Amino acid sequence: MESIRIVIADDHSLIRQGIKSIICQDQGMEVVGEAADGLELLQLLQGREADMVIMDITMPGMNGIEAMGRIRELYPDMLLLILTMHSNRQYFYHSIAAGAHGYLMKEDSDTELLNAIRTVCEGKTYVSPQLSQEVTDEMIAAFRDRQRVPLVRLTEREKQVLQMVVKGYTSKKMAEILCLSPRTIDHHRASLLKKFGMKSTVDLVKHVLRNSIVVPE
Amino acid sequence: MESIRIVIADDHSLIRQGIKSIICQDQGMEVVGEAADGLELLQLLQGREADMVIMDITMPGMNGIEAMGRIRELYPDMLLLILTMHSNRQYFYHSIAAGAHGYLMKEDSDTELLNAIRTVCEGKTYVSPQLSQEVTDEMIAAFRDRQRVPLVRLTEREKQVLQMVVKGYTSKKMAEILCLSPRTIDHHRASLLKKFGMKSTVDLVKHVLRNSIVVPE
DNA sequence: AAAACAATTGGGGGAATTACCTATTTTTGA
DNA sequence: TCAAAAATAGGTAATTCCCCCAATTGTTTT
Repeated sequence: MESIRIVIADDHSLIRQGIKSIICQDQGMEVVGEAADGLELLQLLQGREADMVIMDITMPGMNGIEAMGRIRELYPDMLLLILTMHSNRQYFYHSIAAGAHGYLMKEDSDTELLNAIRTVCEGKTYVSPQLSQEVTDEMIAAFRDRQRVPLVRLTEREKQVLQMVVKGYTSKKMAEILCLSPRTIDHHRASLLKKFGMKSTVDLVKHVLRNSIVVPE
Repeated sequence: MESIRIVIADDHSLIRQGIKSIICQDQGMEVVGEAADGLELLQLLQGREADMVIMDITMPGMNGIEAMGRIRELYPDMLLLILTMHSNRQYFYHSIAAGAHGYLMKEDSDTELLNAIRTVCEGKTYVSPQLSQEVTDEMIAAFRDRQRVPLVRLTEREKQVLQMVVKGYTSKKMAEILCLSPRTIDHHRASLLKKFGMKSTVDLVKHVLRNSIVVPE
């Protein structure tokens, strides 16, 4: 059982020291390098063999998100753990999209850091409980918002047409399917726009999809 | 400062006893009634004054989700805390949709119960950390699935135009904003349709939204 | 029974989008 | 440095979308 070789990237040397001292307490892991920004980190990785990078998002020069992208290309097996003070969910989403395996907050406890490292090493994803809570809260808020959308009463034809509009059909195609004049379809489409208070088909489709008024497929 | 009056609904008397004993340890809250199913709970609420209901989802007769719906109608200010052994996310989503203010797991610690009660009383939403983690993991999985969508490389202009197409702008409006000829906008729109293999704007918008290629708003 | 209303069916016209061309200038990558 | 790609823009035709309006049918209200 070899120990986990970790590289730390953070523009504050104090933070790097802190992380190092916590990691050193555990026999199963060691710090094999330090960098102050993304570019330095990439240079460091060329020389050293490492299993995991613990990095901040906001760094001068090349930021963490960009550096992660490069690392994913050059070393696909590298484990990436974000350790940041940003509870901003956008940062989190971007990190996940960029391929992060874990997202930890600097406010989290020391044991959480060791937890996160071990979890990520097992191939699982680690998310700071704090942020996890926020993501859930955001989901709940979106869920409740949906319940509040004013109810619009649609006729049978309008429902049929709306379904097909969302599928991307043209009025002509719908007219063929329903054996009607394209003009009739146009009328129903106009009604739909008016009833939902939308000014274009794009807005209509976005609205009904976001509010689950029609189910895609 | 009056104490929080709580009614417990669970079909297992043992669970009810457990909840009661935990709540009794806190001076700020008291149990003012117990019920073994949804119907019993509704009858109970007619007589007693209460601030909060702590209830399970699966109960004989009327289940928790249904009971919650009725309670929301009859007593809109009643606080609803779900305490269940189900980590199933569907139960969670249904509970939130039915108007639950908190969702706690029976596996959570005693102090979590007291935490949850206090959090809900403050008007906030409480979600069991365990479940919160699951919801986040599910979101990450969905996020990563989306990343698997074949990568389409867009130019800067195309990104700008796509952003505005999703906003529902017409080519003319986009041309004004970007100080370009509408023809140029049309060209970029055609490129976008071709690159993504879509045949209409509606399909394009659906595709990029579903796959988070652009972020709405 | 007459009036009012909603749903469905259409037409005409103008604006917007798409398709299929061409062409110049600038930027970028190998 | 040389070729490819991107950004710019024009032309034309076909299609599609969005707005005005009107006729028909059935239901509900007065």
